[in-house]
Amino acid sequence: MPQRASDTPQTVSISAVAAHAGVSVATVSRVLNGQSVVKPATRDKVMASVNALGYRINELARNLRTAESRLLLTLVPDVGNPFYAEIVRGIDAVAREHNYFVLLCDTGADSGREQSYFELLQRRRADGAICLDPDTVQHALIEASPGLPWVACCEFDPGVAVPYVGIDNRRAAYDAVTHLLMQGHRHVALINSDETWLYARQRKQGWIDALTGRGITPEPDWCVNVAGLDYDTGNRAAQALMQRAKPPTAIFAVSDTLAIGVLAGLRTAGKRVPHDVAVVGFDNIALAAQVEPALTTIAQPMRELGMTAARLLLQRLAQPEQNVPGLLLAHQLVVRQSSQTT
Amino acid sequence: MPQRASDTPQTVSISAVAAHAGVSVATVSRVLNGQSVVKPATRDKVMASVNALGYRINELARNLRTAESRLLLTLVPDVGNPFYAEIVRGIDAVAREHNYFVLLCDTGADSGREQSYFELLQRRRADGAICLDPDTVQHALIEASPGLPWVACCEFDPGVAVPYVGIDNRRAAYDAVTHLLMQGHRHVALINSDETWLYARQRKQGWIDALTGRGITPEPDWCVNVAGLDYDTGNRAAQALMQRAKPPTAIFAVSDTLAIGVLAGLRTAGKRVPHDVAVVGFDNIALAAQVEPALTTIAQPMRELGMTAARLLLQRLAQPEQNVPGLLLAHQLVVRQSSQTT
DNA sequence: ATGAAAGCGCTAACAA
DNA sequence: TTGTTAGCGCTTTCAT
Repeated sequence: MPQRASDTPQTVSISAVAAHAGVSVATVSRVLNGQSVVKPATRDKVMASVNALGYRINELARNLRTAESRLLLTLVPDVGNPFYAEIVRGIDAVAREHNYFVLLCDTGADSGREQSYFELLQRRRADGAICLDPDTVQHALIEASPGLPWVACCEFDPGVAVPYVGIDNRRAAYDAVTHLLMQGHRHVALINSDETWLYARQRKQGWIDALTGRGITPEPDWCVNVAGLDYDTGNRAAQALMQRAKPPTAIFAVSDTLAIGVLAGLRTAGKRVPHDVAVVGFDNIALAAQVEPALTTIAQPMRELGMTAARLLLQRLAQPEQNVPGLLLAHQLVVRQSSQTT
Repeated sequence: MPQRASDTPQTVSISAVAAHAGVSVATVSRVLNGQSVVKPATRDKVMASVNALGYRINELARNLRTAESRLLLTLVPDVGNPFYAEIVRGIDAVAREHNYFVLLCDTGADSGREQSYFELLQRRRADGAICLDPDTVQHALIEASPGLPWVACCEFDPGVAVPYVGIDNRRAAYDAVTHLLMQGHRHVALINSDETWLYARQRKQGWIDALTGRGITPEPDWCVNVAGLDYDTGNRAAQALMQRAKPPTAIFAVSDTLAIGVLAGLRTAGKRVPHDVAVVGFDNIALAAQVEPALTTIAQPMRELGMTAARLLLQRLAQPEQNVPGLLLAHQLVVRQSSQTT
């Protein structure tokens, strides 16, 4: 005969409350779930027993019965990056509003880890997922397990049948580089991330379009691809760039964290910003306004991106059949000192 | 008669696998849980059926049966702060190693929210919790619901029977301020957070001890208390400090994020660091080495703090009766340009 | 307005 | 080595 699986001091169950209140478990359940059919007097009696016994609902049992975990999986390449951190907060805000909790998973943009976290969906530990990983990884997900309830945020392939929210990356990069060109720069370097990311390919295209649109042909070595987005990576990339025979007079980095590292790297290389080299970043994290010189950047509506992604997912969970559209939010160029030659 | 609670396309259950393989559910369960009693041939047969049917275990059911959620609650005042972000990563690493997931909750250091998240423990949605919130909040927790399985990280009251890990804050602050005094400073201001935090009170004590130890009596207005830890708060506090009749020649801020804001604020006030004002922070977040000038700070072993907290919690879950000790990890002064007068 | 009872899908004691 | 079976604690249908 089975016994208690846990050796926790005995926990009060719904039937204990029912016995104490002299009603059935069904009635207790109704009170607990706020069903209006219960007679006020009965409700009071039940609540009195709940308090007397210190009863707490066991959500493990409820979850099994209702077949939902009320957990939303969020797959993030790097939670330490302030950009992603802010998006996660947006997701969290909406999730909480709807009585969901967020299970945050740091994938390191690794396809294997991503895949293993996705298992959580199939094992019913999470009801749905929001994926911020490279579109290449997303493709693998769809191949391996189609039909799972998830949405894409920031990174997505419009050609794939997964709801998404993001910005127009090509256009945003175009705006950033054009701003630099209007300051008189002709040699604008691009510090880009790994091009397994769709956003990297799109921003590169924007950079190319802006340059060629002004009659400048970008040399292949004007573009540097780096492996991560941390400060130090940007720092080293900038120093390497400055040691070339023909160093650029302006640098566009595809992330503020990189750009802030670039500022440090230029300092080490003895370059003054913006006098010797202008710098533009991407994202507009809180720190961008605090560094010296303050960083010109493309503002992404991070919180909104997260909130929208969460809403799309909840919508998908509520109406699995209904087609959910892709959404693009507006970006904005924020000009600060790091790019002002005048 | 009850029906399926969810309208999900029918999901394959363990009994379907059992039927398909021609064995009992118990045998399937044994295979799934890697029990060695099963005959290899049987195991293969079962696995073949698992694959054929695309079966995935339903962890909702397992959780109910085994009476555990395998979720660890982590209560953080501000996930956006890089200091906490790094600790959370440490927690996450250990949790994953032991097949737990982390449920991250941003409390904003608010007692009410903290309390409501704590409910998750009583409702069995989480097996244990790690709390990084003010010791004042922790006290409230103990009053309201004693006996719950949790541990304290960074912030704790040694007098309370909850396992904890942290550093010697008084000593660390003492070291930081002493370093400043050895550079010849006599008027060292303290930018402190709200003193509902034990660490704030302890660091203040370290600041006082260092000053008085060198024959300096700190004036009350040398200490400024601020409400948050974000960059902008530090920025404004520094500017306010500089507008006084007798501005300090050195500033000790109890967090790197504040200190980085201070650097920006001093710049705005036309002060050069470290020439006019020296600055020391606390935590040694990644950014501290990248700002201009690079920030002198107290390094906390953030990742270790998180990992240790997680281990303490797991230990407590494994052996609820056993007394778990409080632990202090070592800090370290990291001297960079922001405090080097020479 | 309330109760009786059937499971949700799994684990584990016990029997064979 | 394997099968039978009793629950884990809850929600919900159906009957009253």
